[in-house]
Amino acid sequence: MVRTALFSETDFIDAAMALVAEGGPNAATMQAIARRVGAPTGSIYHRFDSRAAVLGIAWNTAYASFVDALAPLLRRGRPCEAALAILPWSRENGHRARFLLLNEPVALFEDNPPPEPQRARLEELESGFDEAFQACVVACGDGTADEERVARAKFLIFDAPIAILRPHLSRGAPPPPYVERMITELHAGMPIAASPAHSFPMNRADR
Amino acid sequence: MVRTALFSETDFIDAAMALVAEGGPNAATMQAIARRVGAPTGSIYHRFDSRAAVLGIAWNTAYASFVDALAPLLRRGRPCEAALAILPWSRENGHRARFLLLNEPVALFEDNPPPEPQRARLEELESGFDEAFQACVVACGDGTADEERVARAKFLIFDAPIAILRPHLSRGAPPPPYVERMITELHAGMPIAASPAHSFPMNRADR
DNA sequence: TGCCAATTAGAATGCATGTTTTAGAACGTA
DNA sequence: TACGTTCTAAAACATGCATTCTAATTGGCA
Repeated sequence: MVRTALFSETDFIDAAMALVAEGGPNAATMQAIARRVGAPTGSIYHRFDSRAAVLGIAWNTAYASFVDALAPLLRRGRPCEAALAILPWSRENGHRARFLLLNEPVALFEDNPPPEPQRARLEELESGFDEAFQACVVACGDGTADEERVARAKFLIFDAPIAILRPHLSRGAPPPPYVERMITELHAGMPIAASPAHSFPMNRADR
Repeated sequence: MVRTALFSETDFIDAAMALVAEGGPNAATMQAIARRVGAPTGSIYHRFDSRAAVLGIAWNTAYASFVDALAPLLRRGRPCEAALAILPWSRENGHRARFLLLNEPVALFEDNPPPEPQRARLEELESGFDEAFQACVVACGDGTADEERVARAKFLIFDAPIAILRPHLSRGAPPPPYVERMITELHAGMPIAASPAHSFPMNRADR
């Protein structure tokens, strides 16, 4: 190496994440990323093969951080704690959280799927996380993990907390305290293993 | 009128909805819409001002149908029934449902906001629906509609059912029966008006 | 000191796509 | 039957963006 680099790889990754977090996937044009860093667009291509690679690496970075925060709790069979752990994680990971939780990978990558190394890395992360998740489902039930059980767990641990969090993430505002209350109450009222009472035909009316 | 039209306005609207439902927002290019209908792209511009107008009208159409299905139940103060009504509605409105429920308007319209007439129409629909929603929140509580109450109701009536439905909408498969069970149980276990037990500091542990 | 690979710098290229234009066909009416 | 308006048809245009190219700069090392 003979010339000292003015910009680092993570400069570009962070800029891409911030742009997507603030303005959606197609706000992160190569020119916008470069402009945010203060570099020419050509410099991005010295470090990354393509835009898809930049976004892929950004996604894997954010996802790995998310997995680190939740997987240990899942492995210990603590669904409610895992769901609640999303709150401090997103508080401590501003742009990362908005990038990861506000965007669906399918919308981000459908037009330009990330190249092989990133694909493989993501699959690795996902299978590791799924292992932890399955362990949690089994631990919380009678040992089985049928389709309904898995769907309930996914909802309780990921989809519901994220849905509750979404309006505040969108506004870029810190989540108010009642968010924690909602998640706690949700898990208390609707366990992963359906309570026997609800296995019978509906005998209760909300009217 | 002197020449009979080969294609109708709704042909193009439906094609746009189907394309977005199947492949996300940027699958609905003007050429793709035209190709699906079997018309030249120019014909679209005879009926609509722009791509934004096409998507705007499509959105308003789907949203109006959704409002028709849910608003009456909300006005009568039936949150659980309203949440459950999303299921038959989405079953009966294949492309419409996937178009409306699988896409966030912000992602669909951020780059090209729909022109004035569609904007105004949407605002009209939204304010009417919000009125019904607020009535429901008030009816289900002690007469107040504070921020937390509203957030809980939004989650219970819209976000949670849609999150539960999402995987099946994405696959294009009919939702299995346990989806109905999950929504019913969710509303039973976590009412809009927080149960007094949960107003106290957490006294229960999930561990 | 002078060389050279790594890096910056920014213009050039090519492609996808929304929109416009121009030409021609259809059909009710006079 | 000829006209005028509405529509089809397809090519042309404009723009934004990812990617590539060419040149200039830097600073450790022979």
